[in-house]
Amino acid sequence: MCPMSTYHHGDLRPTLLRAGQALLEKAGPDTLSLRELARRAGVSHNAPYRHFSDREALLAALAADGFRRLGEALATTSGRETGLAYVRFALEHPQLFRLMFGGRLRFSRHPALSEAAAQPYQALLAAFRAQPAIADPDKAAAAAWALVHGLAHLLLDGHLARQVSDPSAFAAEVIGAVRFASRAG
Amino acid sequence: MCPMSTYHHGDLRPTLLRAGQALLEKAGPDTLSLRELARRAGVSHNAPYRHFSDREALLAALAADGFRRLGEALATTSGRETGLAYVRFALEHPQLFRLMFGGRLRFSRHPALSEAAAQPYQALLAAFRAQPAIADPDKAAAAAWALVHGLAHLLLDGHLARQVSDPSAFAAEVIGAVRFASRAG
DNA sequence: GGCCTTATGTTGACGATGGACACATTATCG
DNA sequence: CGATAATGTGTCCATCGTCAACATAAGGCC
Repeated sequence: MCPMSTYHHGDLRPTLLRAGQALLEKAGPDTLSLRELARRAGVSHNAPYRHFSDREALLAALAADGFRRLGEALATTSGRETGLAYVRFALEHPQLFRLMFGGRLRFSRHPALSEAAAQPYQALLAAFRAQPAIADPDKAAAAAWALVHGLAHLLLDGHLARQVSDPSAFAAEVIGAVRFASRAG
Repeated sequence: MCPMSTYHHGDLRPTLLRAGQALLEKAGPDTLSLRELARRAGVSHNAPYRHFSDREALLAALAADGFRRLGEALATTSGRETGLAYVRFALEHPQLFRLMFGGRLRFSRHPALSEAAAQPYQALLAAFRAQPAIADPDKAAAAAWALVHGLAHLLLDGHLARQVSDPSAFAAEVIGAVRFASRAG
């Protein structure tokens, strides 16, 4: 006889992550609820706990995937374009960016997340160290990251909104307004 | 007869804000609960609603006060010191900073908050416009803000932690590594 | 094929929270 | 002194995260 073919979903973990990704951008990281996710996956409200020990674990998995995608988005770029791509990523996935960088997750509890988060910066560091003209590549890399990271946050939160009609173009100009201390002084 | 002298607290709103300020730094903006606040103020769990329409309204008031205090902290500084003071403020009040800039509040719903938030940037803009050597002061001001803002976020979230023992000193170096495009080119 | 172990879902419960509503108490001001 | 508004209280509800006990399915071993 036809077994209760839906008792075991069979593909729940990826389904939850996909649904989470979708719901995240609609609801934001704070109002994203495990139960709503379970509902959307057509499964009982406790099923997700078989795959994620915690609500935070689910969010951490979503964030880790976000860092992976961010890494991909940056990988095809170089120079100032990388900075622009960073800001664009944030503008295109605002809630995901907030999840990744909004201070909600305790990275120390999620090693996989920490590793995923560290990767993009390592690439950035390598790129700056390859430029012999820059005086202190490590500091410059940190400054570059901070610049685009802050820009992303400020644009997302609307703090620069008054003067900005095209955020992407604005970001390009702001990034262009910055120099890094060179060896020559 | 001795009246139930505590029926009307008499000073509830400021008390709630003070308690909120204290609890915020302990619990973070997400786990701060209205009920816990009411408990600490020795009042029923519904009393706060007479003074704040919403949980978000209470948070907005706390954030607005944060912006005011940030403005004060920056007012006594100038030049690169302002940037350093910005980062220091974030490091000293991490949860408050996250509340102010973590994307949890919908500024459009809280005009007083929006106004308070805009003030520090106006001061920064004015300072940059007063420097005739800088090519595009508005872009430079945005870049300066983005730089210290991103730096604050990254330091708070531990993304730069591997290389940083003294965050404040590190911030000073990073800020020092940046130049702004000048009129001369 | 039949059985046992383990992975996966389900049901039901608990405590906490934000919030709505009706009601009680106190201040204020005519 | 008495009406009216401001401020607190009590009760109630929906939602949520999480725990514990139970049900079902899948896969390996005989």
